[in-house]
Amino acid sequence: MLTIGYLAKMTGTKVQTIRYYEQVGLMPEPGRTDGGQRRYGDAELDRLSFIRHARQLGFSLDAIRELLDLSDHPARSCEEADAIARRQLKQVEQRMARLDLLRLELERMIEECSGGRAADCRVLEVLRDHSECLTDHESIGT
Amino acid sequence: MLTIGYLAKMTGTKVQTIRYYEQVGLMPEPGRTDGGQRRYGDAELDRLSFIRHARQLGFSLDAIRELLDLSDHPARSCEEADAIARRQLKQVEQRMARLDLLRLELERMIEECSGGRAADCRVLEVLRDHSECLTDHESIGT
DNA sequence: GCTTGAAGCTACAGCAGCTGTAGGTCGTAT
DNA sequence: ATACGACCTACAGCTGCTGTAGCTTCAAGC
Repeated sequence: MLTIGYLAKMTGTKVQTIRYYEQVGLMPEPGRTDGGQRRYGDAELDRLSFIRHARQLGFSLDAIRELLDLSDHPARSCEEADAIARRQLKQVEQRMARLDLLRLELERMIEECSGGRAADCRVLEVLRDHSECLTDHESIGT
Repeated sequence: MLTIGYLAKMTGTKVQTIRYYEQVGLMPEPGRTDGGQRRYGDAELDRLSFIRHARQLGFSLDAIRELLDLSDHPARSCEEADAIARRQLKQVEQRMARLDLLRLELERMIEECSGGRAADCRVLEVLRDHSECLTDHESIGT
């Protein structure tokens, strides 16, 4: 029987985060000792590892919920998992494309910085004058 | 005299967001009509454009506060603005490097997907088995 | 059996950076 | 005078945790 602290240590998760996952339904309600402390089995450790790995790959908790659901029903088609992963990949690619634009503009800004007074600073000037910029009106996706 | 709605439209910002910026001290408290509605001048429109552009470049509100402060004091050195921009650039580069790792792993996962039953799904399997993965234990920086 | 200290418990507030809602008021065109 | 869109305040909610306060439980050592 594993304590919450052991699961935390094994997966690099904070204890509170595990309780949070339970609260939002990603982790099951585990058994308890007479004193009310959570005790887990190996299945829960695996499940938590799965969740953490997926989080590291940038999957949202909702996406992970779907993936866990698929994982719990091995007879079902793999297509859905594939679709979720492809969606995630597309998002990653979009973020990278946006970041690349930002990188270019930041580099341009910095390169042109005269190092003089703020009045002549290209960094500030570029920010002030939107017209010479590459980016559109969308907010940056994190 | 410009209404809050006009500023919103001109800068692609939600009205509530402008009020939020005022609340957190990025935008000044503007004058009001007798009825209590906000009225702005051109300076505020410029300031808001500056903020939005910086947000699009991924600057945090705190960084923008610093940049605005520099912009308000044109006689000061440009070095600080340059440092802030360089910091931002470094963050962007780090995010891109991480995203690139994620992209590779996602591509690998998807490529190996058999298209069969979930039981054989590589996507799920890779998530289950952390040992074959490229990423470390840090959480993905957004 | 008793003590101690680490680890666990609940409940709740807070982070960034907004966004949405409810329930009301203002401004202006007709 | 009225209608209606734009505005107002106040507050809750989003994602995904993280931190705190104040308490209880567990396990090891004596």
